Amino acid sequence: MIRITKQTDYGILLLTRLAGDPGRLFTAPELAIEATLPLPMVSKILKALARQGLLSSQRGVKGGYCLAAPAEEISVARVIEAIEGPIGITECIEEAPGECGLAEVCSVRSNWNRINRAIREALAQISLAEMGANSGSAQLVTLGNSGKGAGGASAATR
Amino acid sequence: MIRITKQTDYGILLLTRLAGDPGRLFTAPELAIEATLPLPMVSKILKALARQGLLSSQRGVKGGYCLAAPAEEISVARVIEAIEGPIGITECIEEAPGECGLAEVCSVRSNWNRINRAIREALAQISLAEMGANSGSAQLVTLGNSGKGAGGASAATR
DNA sequence: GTAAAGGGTACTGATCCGGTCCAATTTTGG
DNA sequence: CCAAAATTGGACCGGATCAGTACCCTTTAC
Ligand code: FES
Ligand code: FES
Repeated sequence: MIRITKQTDYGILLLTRLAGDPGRLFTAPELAIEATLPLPMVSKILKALARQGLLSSQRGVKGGYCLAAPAEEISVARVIEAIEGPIGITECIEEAPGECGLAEVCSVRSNWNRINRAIREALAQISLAEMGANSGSAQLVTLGNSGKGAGGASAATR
Repeated sequence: MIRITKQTDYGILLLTRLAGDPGRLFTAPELAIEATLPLPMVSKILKALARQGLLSSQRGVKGGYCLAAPAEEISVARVIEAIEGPIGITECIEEAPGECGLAEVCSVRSNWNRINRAIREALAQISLAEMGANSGSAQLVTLGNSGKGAGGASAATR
C-alpha cells in the first residue's frame, strides 16, 4: 500500500542516531537498547547498510558502525534502495524489460514512470541531516506543477 | 517496497479507459477483454471502485459502469485510497493514534509525516485525464525545494 | 587465548496480495 | 410472469513477501 518496510523505517531511525554523533563508533547492542528494538533486527539492518556502503564497520572487540559519509550527503532514497531495492511505485518500471504483456494496451505506463521518477527525486533530496532535524523549521519538500493546465481546479478532489 | 498493488494499477488502467468515452456504459466483460485481464479480477476492482463512489453502476441486462465524475476531477490519489486505503509511506502515520511505542524515541516521525503529505498531494494533483494523455506534452509533476539548501552547507544543523 | 564485536546465511511464522469462485439481487424484454 | 444478462457481495485458497530469530564464522583488542 505504498509503504516502506519496517526495516527501512528502523534503518532511517538508526542512521539518524548515528548522524547525531559523527565520527563516534556505535555498537549494535548499544543502538538496539537506545531504540528499544530487538538486537537481531538491528544487527540485520546495520549489516545490510554496511554491505551497501552506507555505513563503515569496524570489526573486533572495539568495533562498531559509523556513517560512511556526512549525514548531509546521504539521502533517504539511498537508504530505501539499500534495504529494499529500487524505488518504484508501480510494478512495471521502465528499467524492467520483459513482461507485463499489457504494455501495448497500457496507455498509462509512461505517466506512471514520470510519477515514479518524481517520487524518487523527492526522496533523493532529503538527507539524513534533515530527517534528524526535529525543529522542522523549513518545509522539506514542496510540490509545484508546471504546464499542467488540464485539471487546474481539480486539486480539491478530497 | 513503495509499491502500489496490481489491483490499483489495473484500476487506473480501467478508469482511464472509462474516461475515454464518458457517458457510455461499459460492462465488466467488455473491459476485461479490452485490457486482456481476467474477468473476475476486473469485476472485483470495479466493484470496489463503485462502492467508494468513483464509479456509477447500473445493474440489470443493459447494465454497466461509468465514471461518477468528470475524468479531470478524479485524482489518482483517490483511486489509490479507494482500493487500498489511506496513503502513507510509513507505518506510523499521524492519523494512527496508538501503537509504535517508539514514538518517544523517534525523532523522524514528524519528518516522515511531511514526506507522506507531499507524496499524497503529488498524487492528488494528477487526474485521470492526465494519466490518459499519452502524448506527454507537459511534465506531470515537478519537485521544487524551498528553504532547503541541501547543496549548500547551510543545512548542517549540527 | 579469550571475549566482544561484526558478517553471512538459513529458517520460521504471520501477513498480505493476487486471483478465483459461487450465490444473491436487479433489471431488461418478451 | 419468467428467463437472460449484468452487477453485488462475500468467502476462499495458493503464493509471495516481511518480520523476526537463530546459528556459525571471522576479526580484533587485551
Ligand atoms: S500495467 Fe504494466 S505497463 Fe501498464
Ligand atoms: S517508527 Fe513509529 S513513530 Fe517512528
